[in-house]
Amino acid sequence: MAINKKEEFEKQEIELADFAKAIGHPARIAILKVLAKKDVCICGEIVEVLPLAQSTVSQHLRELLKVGLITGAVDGVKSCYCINWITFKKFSEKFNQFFDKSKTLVQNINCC
Amino acid sequence: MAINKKEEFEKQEIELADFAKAIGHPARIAILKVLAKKDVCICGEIVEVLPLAQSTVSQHLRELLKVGLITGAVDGVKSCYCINWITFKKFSEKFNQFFDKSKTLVQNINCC
DNA sequence: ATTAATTATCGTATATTTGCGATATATATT
DNA sequence: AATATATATCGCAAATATACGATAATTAAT
Repeated sequence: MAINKKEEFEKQEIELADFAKAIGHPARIAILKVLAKKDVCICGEIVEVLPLAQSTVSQHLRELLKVGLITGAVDGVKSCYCINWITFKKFSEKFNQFFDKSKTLVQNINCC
Repeated sequence: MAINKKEEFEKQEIELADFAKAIGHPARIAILKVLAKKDVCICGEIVEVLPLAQSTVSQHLRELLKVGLITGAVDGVKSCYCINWITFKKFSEKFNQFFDKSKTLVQNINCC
């Protein structure tokens, strides 16, 4: 049991879900928040503002990298990260495309 | 080890993460998609379009209910569900508020 | 009151995620 | 070359999520 049925869904659905999953953790939200605050890359300093061990933060960074929400580059002994706004926009558009009714409708016209 | 450090984060961060997590699964995206297609509640018929067992679909529905992305009501022997556009809009706004730079910036001006 | 139909919940197995310490890797400095 | 510093990776334990079958609960129809 508990075989992964992920591939049974549509590609678009999986893609959108993967994005959402990537930002579906407070630590990763916090990381993105820190990166979004500045317009330039952040080299180091990310670990310090999070209540997590260095290795754990590194793991979260890797997950954000995986879906392309951030980019990373090595600068000497430090690693620099910054938000990839392009991917971010793509996600935002995908999201709105799926659920574009949320813009116009402000009230449920349903039975429940 | 592996104690949950969720509560160490800001309330806003947790809230946003919970929303994202809720839509962070293709099955739940698919459910929302089905509900978004129609303007009225859907009573039954959700299980049929998903490649999952009835009990699993029920679990996913419960998670969407938990964060308020859908509403549910019993109608006779059937259960009706529909999207809660209000919550949906709230999530969308929260998301854009956090990362509102993604609208204006289309290119990274960073080092990486 | 029984029966049928639909959905929810429970129990359980497996998969994945989270988190840490220890260690490896890479670069800068001495 | 040796050392210091910063980050990544590995290995592991615990927590959470996923998925199902079995069963309970609820309502409609007979």
